[in-house]
Amino acid sequence: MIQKSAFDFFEEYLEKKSLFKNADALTLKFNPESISYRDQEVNLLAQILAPALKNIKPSNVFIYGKPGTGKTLVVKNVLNSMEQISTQRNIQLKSIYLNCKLQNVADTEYRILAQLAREFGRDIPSTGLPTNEVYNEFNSALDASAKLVILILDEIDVLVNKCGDNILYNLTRINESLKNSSIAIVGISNDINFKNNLEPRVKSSLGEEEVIFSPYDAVQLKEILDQRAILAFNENSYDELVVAKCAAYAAQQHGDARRAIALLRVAGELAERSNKTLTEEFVDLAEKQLEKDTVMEVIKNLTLQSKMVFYSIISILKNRVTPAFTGEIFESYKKLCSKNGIDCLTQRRLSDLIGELDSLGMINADIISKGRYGRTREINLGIDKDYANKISISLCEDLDLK
DNA sequence: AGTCCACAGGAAGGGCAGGCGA
DNA sequence: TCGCCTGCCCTTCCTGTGGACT
Repeated sequence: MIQKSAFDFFEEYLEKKSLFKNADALTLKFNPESISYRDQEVNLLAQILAPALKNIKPSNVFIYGKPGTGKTLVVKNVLNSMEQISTQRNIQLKSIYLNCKLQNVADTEYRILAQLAREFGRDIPSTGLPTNEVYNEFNSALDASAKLVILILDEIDVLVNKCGDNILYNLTRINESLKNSSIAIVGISNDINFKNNLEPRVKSSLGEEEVIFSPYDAVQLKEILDQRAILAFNENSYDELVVAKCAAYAAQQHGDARRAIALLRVAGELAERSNKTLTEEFVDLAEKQLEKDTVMEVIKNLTLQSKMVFYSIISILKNRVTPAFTGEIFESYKKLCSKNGIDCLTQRRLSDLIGELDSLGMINADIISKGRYGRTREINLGIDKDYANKISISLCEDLDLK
C-alpha cells in the first residue's frame, strides 16, 4: 500500500469544501454586534457608568451571574462603546480589564497593582518591591494621567478568597489621595453570595450598585446558538437538530452559553474531520471530548505532589465500590513516595491537596463523622472510573513511577 | 453525660527563589 | 555582596468537631 504523504493530505484538505464559513464566530474572542436577551443588563450598566463620560466618578458596580451568562461580554461591550465615544469627544477615560483567575498575572494584591501601574507605563518588577511602593507608583501614575479609570476585576471572588478583601478596601480608598483622577471598580463574580462574605467596612465602601445576570433557558440558548451557527457554518452543512441538542446540553448546566458554543464548535470540528455533515451524533462525541479535555487540562497543571496524591486515590478506588478516607490515602501516598524516592508531605498538607482536588472536581470529598472512629473525609472519584484508570496509567508514565 | 477517635482546618512561621537598591 | 521585600510551598502546633461508644 502506498502511504499518503502529508503533502497530499494538505492538498486534499485545501480542495475540500469546509463546513465552516467563519469558525471564529464560535470562539471566546468573538464579539457579537448585539447581545441577545441582555438588553436590560446592558442598559442598566450603561446608566450606572454613564457619568464617567462627564468626568464624574460613577458608582462601583458588582455583577453577579453563573458562568456563561454573558457578564464579561456585556461589560466589555458597554466599555467598548464608552471608549469609542470618549475617543471621539476627547474625554479622559480609560478602562482596564483584569481577570483575577489568571495565575501569575492578577491573582495577588501585588500582581494586580503591578499590572495597573504597568498600564500607565510604569516598569514594575514581578517581585521585589514593597506593596506600599507599588501602590504609590500606581497612585502617582494615575494622578499624572488625569484620567477617570474604570477597573474591571473579573472573577473577583477568586481574588478575595485567595488574598482577603483588604485589596478591595485599599483600591476604593485610593480615590481619597487622588487630586486629578479617580477610579471606579466593576467587580464580576460567579458567586452570588460573594458580597455577604466581605467585611462590613469593605462592603460599605464598595458595593454601591448591583447587576444580576440570570441564566439563559434552553429556548434563549437555542436562539443564541442559531445566530452563531449561521455566522459560523456554510449553508446545508449542519442539521437543525444539532443546535437544539447543544442548547439542551448547556441548559442542563445552568444555562451556560459559553459551554453551548464550545460544544457546537467541537462538534463541527469532529464532523469536519470525518468528512460528514454535522449531525446530532457529533454533539454526543463533542460532549465526551470536552469533558476529557477539561480533565486532562487540569491534570497537566497539577504539581508533582498533587499528581502523587491523585494517583494514590485512583489506586485505592479503582478496584472497589466503597469510598476512601484521608488516613488510608495518606498511608498509600507515603508508600508510593518512599518507593519512588520522592519527598513525602505531612498529613496536614495532604489534607489541603485533597481539598484542592475536590474543588477542581477531580474527586468528591465530603467530611463525615464515623463516630467513635473519628471525623474524616469520605472520598470518591469525580470522574468516570474507566477514564480514571487511563489517567492513572498516563500519570504512572509521566512520573516514571515504580 | 462524658470520653474518645481521626481527622479538619486556622495560625504562625520557616525556607526558598527572584528581584531591587545601596 | 548584602539586606530587604515579595510569593509560594510547606511544617508545626493547636483547637474544634460529630457521633459511636462507655
